[in-house]
Amino acid sequence: MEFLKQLGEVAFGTRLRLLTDRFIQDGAKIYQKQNIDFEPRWFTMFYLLSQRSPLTITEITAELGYTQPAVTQIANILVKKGLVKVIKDKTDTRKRLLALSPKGLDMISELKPVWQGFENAVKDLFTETGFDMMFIISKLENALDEKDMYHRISEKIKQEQFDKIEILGYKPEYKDLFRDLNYEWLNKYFTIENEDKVLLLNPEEEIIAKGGEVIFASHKNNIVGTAALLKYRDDEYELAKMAVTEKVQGRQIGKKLAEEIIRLAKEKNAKVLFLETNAKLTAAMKLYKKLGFILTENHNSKYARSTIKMELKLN
Amino acid sequence: MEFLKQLGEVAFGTRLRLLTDRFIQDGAKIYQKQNIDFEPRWFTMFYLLSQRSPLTITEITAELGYTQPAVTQIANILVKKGLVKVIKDKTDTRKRLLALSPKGLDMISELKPVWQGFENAVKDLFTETGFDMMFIISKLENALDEKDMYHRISEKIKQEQFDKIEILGYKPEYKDLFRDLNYEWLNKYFTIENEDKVLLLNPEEEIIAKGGEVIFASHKNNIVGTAALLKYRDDEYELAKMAVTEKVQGRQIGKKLAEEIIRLAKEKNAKVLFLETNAKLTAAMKLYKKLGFILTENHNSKYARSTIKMELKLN
DNA sequence: TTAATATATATAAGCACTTATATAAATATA
DNA sequence: TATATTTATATAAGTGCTTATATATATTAA
Repeated sequence: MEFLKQLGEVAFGTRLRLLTDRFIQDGAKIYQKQNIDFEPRWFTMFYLLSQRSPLTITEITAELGYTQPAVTQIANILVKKGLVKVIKDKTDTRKRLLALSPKGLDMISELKPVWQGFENAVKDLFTETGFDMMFIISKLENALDEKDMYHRISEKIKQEQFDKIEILGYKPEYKDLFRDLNYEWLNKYFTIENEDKVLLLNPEEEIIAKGGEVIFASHKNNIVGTAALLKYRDDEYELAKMAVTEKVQGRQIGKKLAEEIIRLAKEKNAKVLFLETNAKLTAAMKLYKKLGFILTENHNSKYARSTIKMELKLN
Repeated sequence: MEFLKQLGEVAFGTRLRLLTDRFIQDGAKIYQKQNIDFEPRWFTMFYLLSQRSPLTITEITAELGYTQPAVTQIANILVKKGLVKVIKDKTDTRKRLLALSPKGLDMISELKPVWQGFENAVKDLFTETGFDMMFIISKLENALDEKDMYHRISEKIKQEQFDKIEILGYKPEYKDLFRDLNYEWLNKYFTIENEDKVLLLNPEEEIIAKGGEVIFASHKNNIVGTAALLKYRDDEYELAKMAVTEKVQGRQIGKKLAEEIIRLAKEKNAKVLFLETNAKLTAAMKLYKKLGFILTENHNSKYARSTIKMELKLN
């Protein structure tokens, strides 16, 4: 067990399981020792029926946190043991109404001391350790009700991946990647126009020399995305040629690239950053809106594919 | 789930189980979503081997808290999946030395982000709820290591039963019970002597009228035990005729009876309370010692069965 | 050096759940 | 009023452990 303790939070689930086992298995031993033909897993259902009855399988399922087949199984065992009786519902013949049988009712007085003993032992354990575990477990349940582990972990992984993306400045050896990454999406959704070729084949002359920038996103030492900042006028720049290779899409790489382009535009004292896109690129549109770009009046574009123009005011 | 919450401490085990399930099942979904062929239950073993290897099945079992067959099963799966390789130990051919295979080593980099995400999510959850759950679970584990639930519950039940035993004074309608309860153990271990009959058939004349007492223990409205205080001299009394019916033995009823006899003796200003018994009645001997009775020099007794005399000084 | 005992692992069967699916009856809809 | 949908329960199969036991090898004791 030393190893599990060293592991810390990653092994929390495992340790929780081991703790649960210790609680439940010891419960079984107690009934055996007291010579009572009863098992821990029957408890919640049996107790529920002692408090409120008759109840249908479905009603019991709603209370106990088990699945319906589990409730059916336990109910069948209790019926077989003669502790629970079944009454057919008259108005709805599908329903089985369950209630404690006379034998079951008799058993309560035998069981009560065990339950009381268990309760007292658990209370003592909590006093001994100095924690109000009932409160703590409720808190954990509520937190998981609000957001389950799946979503918590997913978010964390996304965050990690986002943090791991590095933004790099232009280097001559990336020149071909700038072209290839853009050709990938242009070929997929549209066609490559002449205006594209001018920029994509000559980024050094056509973009950087004219006061713009070309940046890249690196993930695990691979260049997986790119974007360009084009100078249009002294205080007006364009975000263009943004591309993320398909297999790493959905990891916020586009966001990171766009944020860097905005930062660079501000650095150059741009007042306006605009972009052109097509309405069918919904994921891109969503990102631009999130970053604060708003639609502007229609425009004349160099590109056939361009249907939408958006801009972001910088100050 | 409302019902489970109302139940409080008795349902702690059940709620712990449900909580564990939520942790483990969400873990499985994450691997699936990330397209990694891995399961939560492989984690501890896989991680252990990534830290320390090669290890035998037995060594792994010692670290993980699983049983040996569980470790064998998981190991077999990992071998089948090609993540773990087996090396035969040369000096002991029974041993299977396990280590990560090249494929397993490769997988680590894929798995690490998931583990990191899990760890961060769990840490966040604990921060959010405001409890240092790693510390709390350690405390609970330690408490259960010291004394497990079985012993905790047993003790509580014993205590409850002890508390529920009522001591009653003599009533004429109990006269036959006084005789029968004593005949039960006399017949079992010895034989009934004449001296016994004198007292057991005439408690009112032979015990109470002479300044002694006869008391009874009642459990669930049944008389299950008895004991007598016999006046021997003005300041010397005898504890005798103590009997507890067999099927409720082991519930401290004898102790409760003896304590009451001691109290009565003190009330009568006795200086010494003695008793006679037989060395083969080990349970009784143990009780007397616990109550403070000490062995005295040998003696002449009215009873053939008496081999031992003990006394308790009162003040 | 042989027999008894201990150790390492495997196998079998069981348990307490789960998910997926089937079946039958009740209810809603066209 | 027939048909589709929903609801209540049952059944089947799978999972991830457990306990009990078997088997093979190693170690210890006679």
